[in-house]
Amino acid sequence: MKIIYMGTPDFAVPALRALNEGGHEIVCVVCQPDKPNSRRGKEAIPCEVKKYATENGLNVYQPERVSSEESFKYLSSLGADIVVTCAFGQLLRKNILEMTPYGVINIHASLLPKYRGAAPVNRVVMDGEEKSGVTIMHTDEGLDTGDIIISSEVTLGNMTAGELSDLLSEMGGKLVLEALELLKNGTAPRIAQEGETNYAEKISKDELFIDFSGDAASVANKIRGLDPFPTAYGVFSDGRKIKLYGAKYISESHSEEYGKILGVRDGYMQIIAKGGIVGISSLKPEGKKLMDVKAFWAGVQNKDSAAFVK
RNA sequence: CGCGGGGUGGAGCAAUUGGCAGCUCGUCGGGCUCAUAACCCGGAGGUUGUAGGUUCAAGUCCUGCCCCCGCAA
Repeated sequence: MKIIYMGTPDFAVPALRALNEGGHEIVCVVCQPDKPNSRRGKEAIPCEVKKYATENGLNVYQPERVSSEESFKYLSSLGADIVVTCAFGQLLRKNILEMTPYGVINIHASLLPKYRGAAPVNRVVMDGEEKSGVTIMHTDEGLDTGDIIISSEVTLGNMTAGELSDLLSEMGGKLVLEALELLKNGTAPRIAQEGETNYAEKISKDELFIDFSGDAASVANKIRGLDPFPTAYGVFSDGRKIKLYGAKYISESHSEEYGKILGVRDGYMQIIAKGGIVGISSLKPEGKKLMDVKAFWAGVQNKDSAAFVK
């Protein structure tokens, strides 16, 4: 099929690759405009989808607003059969939704109707869900409310949001090919969303701080759900903010104060929390690079009083 | 020209008013024989990011450059 692909971050790359290598014609790749310079002296960095598209000689288009008159005019002139979106970052209006014969389908990183919205991957892990998945669906004017074509499930285990994201994006690539096949044959199911729904809201900054007086298992889930982005952080005894990665819950009783760091064992830094211990595998102090906890611990001067505080 | 932190043996950190570059870990050699977030002894390993400047003396003070990271967008 002739496809217009809309997506921006790394999550959207595997699906684009799958389509490109899967015998489809990508007539245009639409992604968000390059972000302005991140830091002083640094140039704007193109998004991952743009990088892939450029490397593979695909036509890239980066409108401020896809649904604008101008964008619509251009995109509708391409004669595409269908629009495929994946983590694109802009809402589509009716003009785009009805632009092509097959309409718009979306790759969503959850088992709809649960976890609609912006941050399904993070939220699923933060909530300690046992399973999640990918859904291929028709896009309508609601927020992730369109009819479902197919979906695929995965069990989470102890995955971080980043690991789950990688897995789901690969699954999404395979699944979208299947969905297109079904659509082409006219045998695609069209299942209305029903059952329990909830929204995976965008993560706010206030949520990133970790308070170790909270429940240990929940704290570990939260850290993993924010890893590697936007990243949970704790405040160390000397006042430095420290980003935390790779958490796991360790069921072990203790009598020390919440936040107290016991040391490093089996590659995990052991931090006391309510009802157990939170293990951290790596971290990044302010102004420093990512390091494993063993390295960090080696540099801590006063190990006896090392702790995370409020 | 948005704001800020940082480059010191392989890793992570120290070093007071400029004055013999030290600590934890790792590593190597030896000991102990199961203390298991493992014990003891000994050793190797540094032109302190880079180019200049000030000084009797610079990791430390001044200037240029390179690289890394955080915040804000």
